[in-house]
Amino acid sequence: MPTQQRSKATVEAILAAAAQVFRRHGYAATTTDRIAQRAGVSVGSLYQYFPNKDAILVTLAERHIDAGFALVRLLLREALAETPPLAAMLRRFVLAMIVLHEHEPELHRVLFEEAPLPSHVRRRLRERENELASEVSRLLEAHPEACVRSPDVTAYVIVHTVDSLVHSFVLHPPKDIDADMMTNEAVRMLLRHLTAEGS
Amino acid sequence: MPTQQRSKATVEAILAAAAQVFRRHGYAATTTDRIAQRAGVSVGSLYQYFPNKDAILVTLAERHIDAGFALVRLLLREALAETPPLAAMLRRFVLAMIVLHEHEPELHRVLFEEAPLPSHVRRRLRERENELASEVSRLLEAHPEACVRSPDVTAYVIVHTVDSLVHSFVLHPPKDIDADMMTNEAVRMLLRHLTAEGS
DNA sequence: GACGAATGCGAGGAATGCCTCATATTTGGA
DNA sequence: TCCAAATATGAGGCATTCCTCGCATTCGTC
Repeated sequence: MPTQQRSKATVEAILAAAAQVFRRHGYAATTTDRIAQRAGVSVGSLYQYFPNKDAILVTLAERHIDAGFALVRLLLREALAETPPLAAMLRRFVLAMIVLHEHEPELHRVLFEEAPLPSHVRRRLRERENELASEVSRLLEAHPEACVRSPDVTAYVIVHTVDSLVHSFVLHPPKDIDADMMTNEAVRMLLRHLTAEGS
Repeated sequence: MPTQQRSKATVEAILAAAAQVFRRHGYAATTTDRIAQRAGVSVGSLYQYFPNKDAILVTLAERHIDAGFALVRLLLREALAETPPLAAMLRRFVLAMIVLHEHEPELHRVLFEEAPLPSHVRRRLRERENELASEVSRLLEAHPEACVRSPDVTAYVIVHTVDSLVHSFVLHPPKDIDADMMTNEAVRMLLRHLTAEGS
């Protein structure tokens, strides 16, 4: 619907403002009027481009999801081409996930922990995770060091372990444990699991 | 405030109804009127015992948290007394977490993924997790088979790995992977990590 | 510069849901 | 039995927020 340059700018302004307001005030306290005000446009304009408040949330979430997974997938593709040592690969994967979560963590928290994302968005998120798991699975089958019985299950466990570990760690950082320690520990654990004899 | 038997029953009825309504309709679509109706009491009675809608949510969440962690802690105490083989212990731990999450999963999802739990409740949840991690840490130090460099970090990783893995698995079960496969995989991974030489 | 299409405006209608309060009923003890 | 305290009731006030709609402004084009 937005064809002129001006209207695209409006849409972007609305999304940027929405990101700020959601981040600062949480889901419930975010009103369309506030978003419009912060964006420097009127509510009318907002409703020209988004049918309702949740549509803005959904757009933000989908962008976040897609950008994030695109990044990680890119990284995996590189890994598949280069075939670096398994340890290095795992470390890169964990670090990528950390970068992903450290980008706008508070917005991330509101989007994925607090807001009532409609089920199709949650489904999309899970689909992306599963795609990622598939790629990891292929990577495991191809890698000479890796030695796994059922790559699918192993890949699922790896992806979800890293994802949720990093998620917890970045969004609710425990004192006494820094990112390096956590990364090392996780990498060591995964490495041992992937290279153990007899599986 | 509730002193007579009758009022205690009212409070319980409200909580039970709230659990049902939150589970069925999600956080946003849950109204105090609906809760009262379902509980078979009037809104006025509801507001006699809870200052607002979120207070009901908080009570439910705290009960859920406390009951859950009490169960797992009990299990850990047993383990500490008996000192069973590490593999058996890990398996029991994972299974306990699954049981925990399989009890009212949809309510669990609404409470912890969708509802805007006030920060003190989230903090309490993290505190409980950390307490759990401490106990696991002590358990690791005491267990003859376990061989870990920094029990605190390892315990943190174990607790969060299992918790979030099970959380994802139970709340969003992937097809192609059943609970047994997941459990086995997780237990194997943790076991290798804990018993590997040189750490 | 003039005209139609695209975009922007913002006061206010409409709906919703939280919560109060004046009143009614029940309970337990004296 | 009777009374004061405890408990229960539910219509409706109040505040909030979502969203519409009629009109103003700007843009691109001829």
